[in-house]
Amino acid sequence: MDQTKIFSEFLGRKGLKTTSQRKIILRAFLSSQSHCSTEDLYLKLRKSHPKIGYATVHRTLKLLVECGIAIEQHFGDGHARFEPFQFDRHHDHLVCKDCGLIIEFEAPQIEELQKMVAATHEFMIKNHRHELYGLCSRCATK
Amino acid sequence: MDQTKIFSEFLGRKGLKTTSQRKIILRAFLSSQSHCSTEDLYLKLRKSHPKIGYATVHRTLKLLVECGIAIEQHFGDGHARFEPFQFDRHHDHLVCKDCGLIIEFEAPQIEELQKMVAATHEFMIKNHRHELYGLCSRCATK
DNA sequence: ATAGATTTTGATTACCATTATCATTAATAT
DNA sequence: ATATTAATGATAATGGTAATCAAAATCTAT
Ligand SMILES: [Mn+2]
Ligand SMILES: [Mn+2]
Ligand SMILES: [Zn+2]
Ligand SMILES: [Zn+2]
Repeated sequence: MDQTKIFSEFLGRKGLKTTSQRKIILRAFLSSQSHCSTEDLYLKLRKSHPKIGYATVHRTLKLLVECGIAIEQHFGDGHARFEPFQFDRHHDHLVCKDCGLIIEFEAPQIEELQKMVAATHEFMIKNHRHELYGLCSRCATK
Repeated sequence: MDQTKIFSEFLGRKGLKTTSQRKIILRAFLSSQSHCSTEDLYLKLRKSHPKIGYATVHRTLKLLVECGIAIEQHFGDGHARFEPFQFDRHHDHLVCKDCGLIIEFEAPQIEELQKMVAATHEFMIKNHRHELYGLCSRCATK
């Protein structure tokens, strides 16, 4: 099932309305590069849909998170960032403190060890954050 | 070398002054329970030293981070939290979303795998965050 | 010890991302 | 088509953090 349908069904279930803005924002989010902030998306949309307000972009991104289409990330710069959620994959991030480059990595062994840590503490994990901050290869050598 | 000395030498090196407030705040920080927010420490200090202002507590905690006595953590509730830095140990955190309990864990194997991930991407790690969010055993069973 | 230079303090304000407000507009059900 | 309910977008409120600034404290050089 595609995300447009997931979103409209989610809205229907909650008694919310499928508006043109919501459809436009979803489309823009999915076609934007990942890890975009609310402002990134707002500015991008502004070119083609200058009537859409910042608040609507913000609220719609929150809805996308709520229905599982997007996930929210925080990389320490004070701006929430959003990326499409992939239910069949999971990745964490390397964040360059110099140029802001974000590299994604998958480390199944770490995920397994995480589960063991939680089990040791009888802790039920709902989600996690694992971010490595430092310098990307380009910034480290210049 | 004890932390009082580390702090005063740091202040001296930077041309900053060793004030009574800074000494008091350092002592209170070290004797407070870990993961305290600026407000936690401010309210605690208020009882014994009601003249010390919030801004001074905030600025001093930043200085403690700068000189390596404290590290700053963010567990998603919008309040920066501080804990003593232990140069010979490192731990990450389990955070209960229900009661706020913070459990510390050490996982050397994860740390090693982290280094391998970074090496794969020619990335130079400066620091990292690894937090598992969910329910502690008490909250999971009630 | 004293005076002058520099920094700190503490009250207050500014900042800024996020969230709430509310009158107007739009979507849905009948 | 109309009534009902929610959404929109401009704007204001919120709240943790950080900046401002006059008064006070510290430090240095005598
Ligand atoms: Mn990502
Ligand atoms: Mn800790
Ligand atoms: Zn870089
Ligand atoms: Zn709990």
